[in-house]
Amino acid sequence: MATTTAAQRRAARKHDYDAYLAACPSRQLLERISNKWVVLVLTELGDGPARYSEIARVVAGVSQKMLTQTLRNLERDGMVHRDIEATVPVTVTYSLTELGSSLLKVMGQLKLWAEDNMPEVIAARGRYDGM
Amino acid sequence: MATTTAAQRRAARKHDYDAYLAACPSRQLLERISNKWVVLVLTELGDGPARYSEIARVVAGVSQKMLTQTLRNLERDGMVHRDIEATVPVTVTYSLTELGSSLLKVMGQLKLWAEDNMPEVIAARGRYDGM
DNA sequence: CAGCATCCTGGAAGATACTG
DNA sequence: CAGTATCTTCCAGGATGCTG
Repeated sequence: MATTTAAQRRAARKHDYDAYLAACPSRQLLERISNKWVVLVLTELGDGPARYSEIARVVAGVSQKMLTQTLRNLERDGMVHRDIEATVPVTVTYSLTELGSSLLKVMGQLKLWAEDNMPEVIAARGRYDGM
Repeated sequence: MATTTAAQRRAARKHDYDAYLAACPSRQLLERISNKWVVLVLTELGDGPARYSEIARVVAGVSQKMLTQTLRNLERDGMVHRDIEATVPVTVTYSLTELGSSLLKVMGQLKLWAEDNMPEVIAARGRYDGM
């Protein structure tokens, strides 16, 4: 039997979306989620619901603007739930939705991968730069 | 027994790196790899070795500059191997290294996740915007 | 506390032209 | 073919100040 090409395999997929295509919505979604703040915020929320200030503390170096923007986008895209308690001052708690949890399964691995493979990457850089 | 906090769990990990910290090298690595071009190039190379122009064709919309830059960074970080054949004109073939393959296991899922969950995200946006 | 509004800058990224 | 070099634009993202 003939070897299938990558293009054929893609065409055979059940998806209607293909992130290889610049105009495909999934390409924009990929752009959205392949972002360090998304990885870090999602990972933090994976440890359980957290308040705005807690997230800001754990995800060191994030500005309010970026944190709010990331949170809003994640909420809009259905990955994060925002719960507002009408205390004084207000208490806002963020948590993962089902969709967010499924994304975290992938994203969380990305953070772990970076941490686990740092030594190998450093070694590779040494080799590359020393040539 | 007491509930462990997220901070305690992190401290108990065997890693020397923690991407939550802004200054940690793994944070920079995370920034590097959480990038749409990295996802797309790595995924394409997952289908087997490919030449520069093949990658450029499959990954629609990437400029030479971005493609070269992405490829160089991936090579330097030990995820991609660059093979130059001294034909005229030269033939350059890129392929995944072991490290690159292990990263692809995570990254590839990211592209698939975006394609698979696009309908859900669109629905969530409709809900959010209609409020 | 959990934001929003505004201003501003560095660097990511596109366009274009050239080459071994 | 597989880049490099240069110019330019654009906006992500930081800083700052204010508020329900």
